Order: sequence, then structure tokens, then C-alpha cells
Amino acid sequence: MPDLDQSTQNGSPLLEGLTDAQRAAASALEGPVLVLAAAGSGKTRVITRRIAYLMEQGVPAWSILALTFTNKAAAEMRERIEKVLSPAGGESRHARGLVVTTFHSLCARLLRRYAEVLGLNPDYSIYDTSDQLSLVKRLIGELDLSTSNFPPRQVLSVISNSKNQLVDAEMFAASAMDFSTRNIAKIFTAYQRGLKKAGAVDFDDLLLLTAKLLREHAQVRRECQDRWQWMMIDEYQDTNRAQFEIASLLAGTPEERGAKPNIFVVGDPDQAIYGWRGADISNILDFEERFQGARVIALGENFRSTAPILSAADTLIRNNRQRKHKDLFTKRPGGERVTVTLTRDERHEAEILTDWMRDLIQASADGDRPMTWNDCAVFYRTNALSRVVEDQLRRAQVPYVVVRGTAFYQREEIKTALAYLRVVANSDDDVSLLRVINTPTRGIGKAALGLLQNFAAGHGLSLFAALRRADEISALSPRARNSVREFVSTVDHWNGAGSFMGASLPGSLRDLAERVITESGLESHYKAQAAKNEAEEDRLDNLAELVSSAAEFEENYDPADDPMQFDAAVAGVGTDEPHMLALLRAYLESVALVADADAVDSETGAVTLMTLHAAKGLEFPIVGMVGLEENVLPHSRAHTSDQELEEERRLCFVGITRAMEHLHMTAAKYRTVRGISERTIASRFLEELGSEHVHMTDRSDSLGGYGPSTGTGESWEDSANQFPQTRSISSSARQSQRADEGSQMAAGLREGAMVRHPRFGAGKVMSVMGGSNARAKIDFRTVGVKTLVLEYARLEPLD
DNA sequence: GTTGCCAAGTTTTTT
DNA sequence: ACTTGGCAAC
Repeated sequence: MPDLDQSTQNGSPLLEGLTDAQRAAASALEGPVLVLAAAGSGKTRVITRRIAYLMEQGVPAWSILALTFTNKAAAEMRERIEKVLSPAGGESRHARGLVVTTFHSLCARLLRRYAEVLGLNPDYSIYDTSDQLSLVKRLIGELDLSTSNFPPRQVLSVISNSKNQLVDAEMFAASAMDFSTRNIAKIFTAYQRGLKKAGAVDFDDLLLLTAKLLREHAQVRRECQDRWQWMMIDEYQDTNRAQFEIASLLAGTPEERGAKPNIFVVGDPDQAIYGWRGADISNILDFEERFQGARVIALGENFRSTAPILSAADTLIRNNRQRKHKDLFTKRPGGERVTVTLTRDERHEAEILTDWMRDLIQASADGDRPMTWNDCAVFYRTNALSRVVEDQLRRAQVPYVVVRGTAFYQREEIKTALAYLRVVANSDDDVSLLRVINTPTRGIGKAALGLLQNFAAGHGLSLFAALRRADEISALSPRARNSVREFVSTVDHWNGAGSFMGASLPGSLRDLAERVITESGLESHYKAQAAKNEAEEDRLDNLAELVSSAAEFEENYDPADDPMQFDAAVAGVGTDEPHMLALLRAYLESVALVADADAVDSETGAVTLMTLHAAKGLEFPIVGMVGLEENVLPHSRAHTSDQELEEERRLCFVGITRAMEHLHMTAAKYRTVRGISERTIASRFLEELGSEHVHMTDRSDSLGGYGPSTGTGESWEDSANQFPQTRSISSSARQSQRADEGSQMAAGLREGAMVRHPRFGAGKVMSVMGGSNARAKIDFRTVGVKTLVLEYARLEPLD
């Protein structure tokens, strides 16, 4: 371990520009440190500088491990570190080997590396919610239980909670007493057996199995501890029990280390919003107990928001009882009050926010800092609320982007194509195989499939192994037998019968993806569909987009980036394995672990729309929040306990504290839920903002003539005096003026402009279509005209 | 074996 | 409102 010179540290240029508290945190190098960082207090800055500073002090990059919650946050942090290390730009040599990643990715890699120790297939698939669901449904059937007594979703949620508490199927079964719980335990056990047989793990297993691996295998633990001498965890308040255990095991004990472990965690209890996913705020309290002698540093000063926004947030969060109060303060003077508006209905709500943003942008045009749509964001509690806002923005021709990173991968055609690839990587993966075996239909229907599944179960085989022995099933019709034979040989053709050594193997991941899509018949299937139904045309584009995503991944793939390449000597494992398989595996892993928040792109020139959860960690000068109503925020499902209600309040707090300069919160008097318009009740959180820093307006009766008339409910009457009536000044006159500009910004592209695509090369923009899935028709020199979904197409403008 | 229609449940947030 | 799953007709 390098000798850290404590005396010179404050002189490092890397610590310049930090406040005293920030500097204290960034330069607290050794031993356990807990940083309680209030919203907007510069915690990312502290972590970034600290890592850079460690390296400057001679700590090798590869001995540092930084954990974040989203890939996006990890990528950003890495970028910022590289910037700090070499401000002039250019390759930074220092950062090589530095691991900045998410808990889940780290675990995925650890499990890959030590698969053998756990008796796990190293080519394991990662099951997402829908894969889990289809497995559990099948098992409930096989166990002769009914899905109405055991709703698969609920069963899965019990299983997930259990795993997050580090309780595996065995332990769960041991403590299951009543009838229902015992049956759930049966399903749990069967589920784990099913996963194991399929060579698959779910999201929770990634954590649970890693915790097990580290706990039970001292050798593995030692290897990891030797490698990572310095650990950092961001958003620590959102770690669950399993993550705490993993962090704890990686950090080690003073006895194991011969010194206090260097673990540095940063969190804010007021921003804990993942309790429902098993996150446990007591991890913050337990930190000092587990890591004796931990230093605790508080960052209180806010550098993000104006005073009124901050005061409103502070006033709100004081309503949480289970909380240690810490002052939020800013030295920034001035700032306008927070706007709260009661609107007629959800369309009116979206309209008002749109006008508001447009007016702010206009007003700033002549100032020293002109704003653009890029500076605006709209947050909502549930994804369903985005639609109306989208509609309104589209009508007003305002460019916008919906942050939903997982949406692409959940489309039917993409899921199917990926299922094919998963079968190529791991033919034991029954859930994926079942998805593709008759998609598109190839004559292996219910009857044939039943026989094959029986045969598999009877011989203890995976389904694919049963397919290979289809000839032994006499009941199978010759026709089906033929289809099966053909299917098996197609798959064999793709993966060299599982060995990836066959002569006809495709040379690249892109080729493989392309071949799978055509040779599986998916392409012609969707082509036929598209000919019948225009709405299906997207699917072909999406499949093409998947191929480019694979191509892009391949281009950026560097096996040396794998955090498990401990060093050339230790890495031994896997050096002579087929490159193609490693690549495919890494690709499938990367698509399995995308998060919604990963799709945030600050360069689009568009308003950003996202859930409050996805907004964590971000900031925008102009923020709108919709749906400040009871049963929306706080959500109707969060009314059963104080804990849930307080989490909703923190969620609201997170939204407010994203705003730097302007904040507008709205509530609709009537909201259409599942087709029917319902009277709403204003969110209790609005009152809890206090009145001093808030400007409330009731516009629910303005522009009358639409929606039900007032007077039926008491809900708004109670607080009527808080919403003084004002006349709405429509800015629609200004709308058309900026409309053209807006739609072009949506794409960031103009017709006739030249762009570069990672795969297709240079091309000319023929036309641009805005909206939620903005597309552009582009004429490429190499491949001709293609329609691309801008969100996924990584186009670069060329001038 | 495949296709198309109707009924029912459904979504709170996400790795 | 919108998707999903089950069932009957082709």
C-alpha cells in the first residue's frame, strides 16, 4: 500500500475549488468513511475528486472499486474522473483498470469468473421480470397449484424480498409455517431448481449468490480483497441487505486486512426511495457499527437550487418523523418562488407546463444565460402519466425525450431476437427456448411441445437436449419430428453445436445477430406482417436497430475492461475460450442490466420526461412536476404505513431538489384513470411545502367549457383559499413562432444535414419525424436509405 | 396447428 | 385504455 502523505494533501490542485467540508471528505483517504451528503451538496464531485486524488497519491487505479446504481452514473463518473486527471484532454493512462460499475454488473462478472466454485454455468442467462414470470407460471401449473390462489407476480415479489434479505429458498422453506407460505416455499424451491436447470439467475440472485460466494469461499474473498484496496459506494441509502453484505465482505475486517478497511460511502437518508426494492436505510446506521471508528462527514451546503426551492423542499421533508433533521442551506441569494397550479384536468396541466417552459425560455433569450428546451424536465410518479404530457408537447411541437432505457428491450420482437441469442449462448435456457421454439411458427405446436417437455422431464434433460433426441419419441408426428430436426440444425449452425468452433461460424457479433434474425425466419415473419399492417413496420426497424446495437457493442468491446481481468497472470481463466462466446455473453449481460435512467442524454436539445425515480442524481434549471394529487403522489399503494408515506414524501423531495432555478408543480382537479374522469384530491405534500416560498394559483376554472363543472366534491373547496383565481394568459400566439425550430431540435437534425452512424457511416438526412420515437430517414452512402430511431441510433452530426 | 376474438386484469417506482 | 391469456373456429 502506498504511503499516503497526509501533510501535502491539501495542497493538491485536485482539491482546489472544493469547500472545506468537501475537501475534508475527498481527502479522508484511509479507513471507513460515511459521508452524509444533502441533495445538491456536490457528492459526485467529492467522489470524483477523491478517486483522482487517490491516484495522484500513487494508489494504482486497478485497486479502486467504485459502485453506483446505474450504468449511466458509472459512465458519467468515469468520464469525470478522466477529465479531472487529464484536463487537457487526450488518453488518460492513469484510469486503466479502475472499476466504476453498478452492483449488479460487478456481481454478474464475479459470478461469471467464479461460476465453477458455485456449480453455475458460466454462460448463465439473466432472467428479467417477464422471464421470471413465465417460469413461475409454468411451475405453479406443474405443482398443481392455481395462479388465482398464488398470483405469479405476488409470489415473485415474496421471493424477491426474501432474496434481498439474504434468505434463500431453503431458509425460506424452513421458516414457512402456514399453508399458504408453505406452498410459496414450494414454488420458491421449484423456481430455484428451474433457474439452475436452465443455467439462469434472476436480478436478485446476482446479489444473493455473490454474497454467498464471498461469504463461503475464503479464497475468493481474499482474491477480491487483495485486488480492491479502496472502495466507494454512491447512493448508499439505496443499498439493500444483500448489497451491504457484499460491500462488507469485499471491504473485509481489520483482522483480514491488517488495517481498517478503506471503504467510503456517500448517501442521503432523505433521498432513500427504493425501500420497496429492499433498500434499507438502517444500512446507514449499521455502517458505524460494522466499521468501527468510521469517520462521519456531513455535507450540508447546497450548490444547486435557489433559496425558495430549497426552503420548500426543507419545509416538506420536515414532515417526515423517522428522520434526523439536517439543515439545508444555500448562500445563493434571490430566486423566484415555487409555482403551484391547480389545473382543470391532465391535458390542461400539460398545457400549462408547456406554456410555462416556453415563456421561461423566451424570457431568458436576452439575458446572460439563455435557456433551451434542453434545460427543462418534467417528472411524474408513474410512467402512465407521461402520455398526456407527450401528447401535449407533440401538439405544441416541442421537442422531448422520454427516459425509458428498458423500453426498447421489452418490445416483443427485440425480446424474441434476444431470446434466440440467449439460446445460442446457453442452450439449456428453457425459458428463452420456449419463447422462440415456435416463433415464428414452424410446426412445433402445443402437442409436440408437450411431448418434448415430458421427455425432457422424464430423462432429466434440458428442453434443447430433448430436441436432439426427438427421434426417440415415438408419439411425435413425423412432421413435428422434421421441424424439430431442422430447428436443432439451425441453432447448431449458429453456435457450432454449442462449441463456437464450427467452420461456418460468423466472424462477428453483428453477423451473428443478423444471421439469427434472418435465418430464424423472424425477418420474413415481420416483413409479412408489415405488408398487412402498417403499424408493424416499426418492428423491422427495431430489429435492424438491435443489429446496430450489437455492432456498436462489438466495436467498443475491450476484454481488458472486464473488472475480472485481475491482471494478466490471475486472469488465466478464459483466455483461450472462443472470443465470439465471450463477446456474446458480455453483450447479453449488458442488455440485461440496462436501467431506465441509463437513457438520459443531456445533449438532445429536448425536454426530458421521466419518473421521479429516474430523476435521482440529476439536475435541471427548469423543472415541472405533474400529478401532485392524493393517490398519485403519494401513490394509492403507499397508504398502508407511515414508512411508505414517508418514502413518497422523499420521492417528492427528490423531485423538488432536482430544480436549480424554476420549479412548477401541478395538480389536476379531474384526472382520467383507465378511461374515466375522476375528481381528485390535492396532494397533502402541496400544503406541506408551506406558503412562504410558494405561489399557488387555481386555474381549474379558467377557459371554462371543458370537463365537469365544479361543486360536486369537497376536496378542492377545503383548500380553495390557497388557490387564488387568476386569469390565464395563453401564450399560444408564441407557439407557432417557435414551432419549426422546435421540431428540428427534436432530432437535433435538419433535412439535408450530413450525419455519421457508427455502422452505416456517413449519410444525408432525408426527413425527420419527431415524437416519442423520433425517427429520421437517412440516405447512407454505403447502404442506401434507412429509417432510424434517433433514440438508439447514436448519430453524430457532420458539418 | 394456426388464427382471431373476447374477457379479464392491470402498473408504482427498477436492477 | 391497453395488454394478455384462454378458447373456439378454421
